[in-house]
Amino acid sequence: MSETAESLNFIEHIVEEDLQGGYPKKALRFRFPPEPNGYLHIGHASSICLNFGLGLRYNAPVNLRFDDTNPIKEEKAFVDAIKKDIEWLGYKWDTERYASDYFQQLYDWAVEMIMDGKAYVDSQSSEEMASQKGTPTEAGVDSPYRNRSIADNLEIFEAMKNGDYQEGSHVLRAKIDMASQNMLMRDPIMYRVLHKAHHRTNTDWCIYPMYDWAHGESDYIEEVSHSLCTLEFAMHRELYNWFLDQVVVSDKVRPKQREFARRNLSHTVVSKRKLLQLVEQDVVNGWDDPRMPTISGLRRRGYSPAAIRNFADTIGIAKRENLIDVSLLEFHAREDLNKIAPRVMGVLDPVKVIITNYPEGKEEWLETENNPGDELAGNRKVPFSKEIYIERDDFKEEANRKYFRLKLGGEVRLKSAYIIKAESCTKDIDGNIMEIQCTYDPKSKSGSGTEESMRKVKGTLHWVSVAHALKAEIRLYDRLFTDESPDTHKDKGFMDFINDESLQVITGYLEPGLKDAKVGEQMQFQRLGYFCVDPDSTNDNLVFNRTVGLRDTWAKIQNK
RNA sequence: UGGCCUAUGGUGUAAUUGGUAACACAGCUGGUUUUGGUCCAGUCGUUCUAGGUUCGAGUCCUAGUAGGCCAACCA
Repeated sequence: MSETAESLNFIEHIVEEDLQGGYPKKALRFRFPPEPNGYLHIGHASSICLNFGLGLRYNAPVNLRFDDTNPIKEEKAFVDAIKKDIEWLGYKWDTERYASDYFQQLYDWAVEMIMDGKAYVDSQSSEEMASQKGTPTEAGVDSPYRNRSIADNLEIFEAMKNGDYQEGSHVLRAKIDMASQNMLMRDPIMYRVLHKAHHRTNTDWCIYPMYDWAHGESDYIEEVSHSLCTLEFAMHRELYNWFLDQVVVSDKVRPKQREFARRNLSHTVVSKRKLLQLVEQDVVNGWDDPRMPTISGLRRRGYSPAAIRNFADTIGIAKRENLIDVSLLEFHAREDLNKIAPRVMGVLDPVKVIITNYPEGKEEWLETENNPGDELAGNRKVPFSKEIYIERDDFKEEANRKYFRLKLGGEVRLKSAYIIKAESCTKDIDGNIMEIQCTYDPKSKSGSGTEESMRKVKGTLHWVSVAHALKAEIRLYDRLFTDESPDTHKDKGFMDFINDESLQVITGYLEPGLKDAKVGEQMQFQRLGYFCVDPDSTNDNLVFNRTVGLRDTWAKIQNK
């Protein structure tokens, strides 16, 4: 059937092998299991695309399950933000689940385990338990409570649940093997006492299950066939399977955990804990700051869902260490925006041009295309007059042939307008150019069909009529960190590499049609880059974010 | 020093499971262009090391080397 030799990642190979081994396709089910204690970031996007992509490929359901077993850090607000991000990325979950939905079932199973002699209440301090844990090369020793009677265990565990004990006084532990090579198998904690309201169960519970106990059993309850997580959980697999062994019945799907490498993005950090630190220490203005590698940050920055999905697809899924250059993400932003973003003109670093032979007070509305690569995008009109702004970079008094922008005595085309020639310029006492005097060729009007309008001129500049220009706040972003891998240094922390110049706010002069641009609207400022309207934007103060600059070959030439 | 995982161009990921090492990005050279954008064409460069099995090894075997992970009442 699949004639196209499409390449599969190793997770897809595992699923294919299971299918070939007789695993019923109908039984396939996946899940995306975020903890609602922060915002989703670009690393999660990879996991989302993997799990939901698998769902799409095999026409299998994908659950959204909030792993909400720790009320200390989790909040409803994060649940809402996570749902919004997944929907925005374009995915639909089958059912919305919460690990907290299973607290009763988990509790009942735990009671059964106690009765089977597979779990016990330990009443030591965490320090004591840690000291008994041993090291990777030395076995641990048994807790003095390890052989507490079943009756006592049952009684104390129930009292723990009922809130009769203080936090830290008791825990429920699985009775496995204190000498295991795998530290996680040395009688792991299943429950701790926590007198804290939960965002869903409120104060119903005074004990909360630990990740290892809750996660696999939740997969089992939901009949998830393939439970995919990141590499740091590889050692947890043995425990995952052990816990499943305690509860599985033969006729139900037994989930299978497999691990893949988290994706690292250059010049940023991809860790909720570290991103939280940036937010709390006001390095950025919140989780959705356009410099953040969060889904919400990228959205506000102007990235499209397709760009992020294509990026995730391109970087793939594997098991080795990786550091993906952020320029690849930027490539995908440009690739998608190039197709969908209408072109407009805006000058961000203006210098005034006076067209000396253009009639005083005259104004023309010139026709220009919205997207040269898309005929369906249509045209619009932009006003032209005697005084215009061009980019300061686009003029030099003298320059060599490689510089095909405006220079004294030279000609350029003003995009969709006329060919002009620089005659002279005036400067302030410091030598800064204040104004450029040009003449224009009245017969060279773009689209007029005249011989003069067809003339080949090497350079074409964007411009804005001074009288009609719309002032706007422009936010230019740069990488948040100066180091490509800020959190992998032995001697320094990631906070030592913060880029102080990651945000630059300037005033730009835009074509007047942009007055009605809506929040979130994306566009290309011709010759400059892709921009979008920030949520901070108001009628009185338009605010634009630069998503990403255009590829800049000229900058490369200059650097040589 | 115990266990687990990984090693393919500058980066990321593939390789019909033992049969021509490919794709994308980046780089470089041209062409087109009223965006130094887009688009088009061409080009550069790779299987950690050493042995072994085989007609044939990125893939299998042996021994190394390097990197990551593992001892929270976090997930």
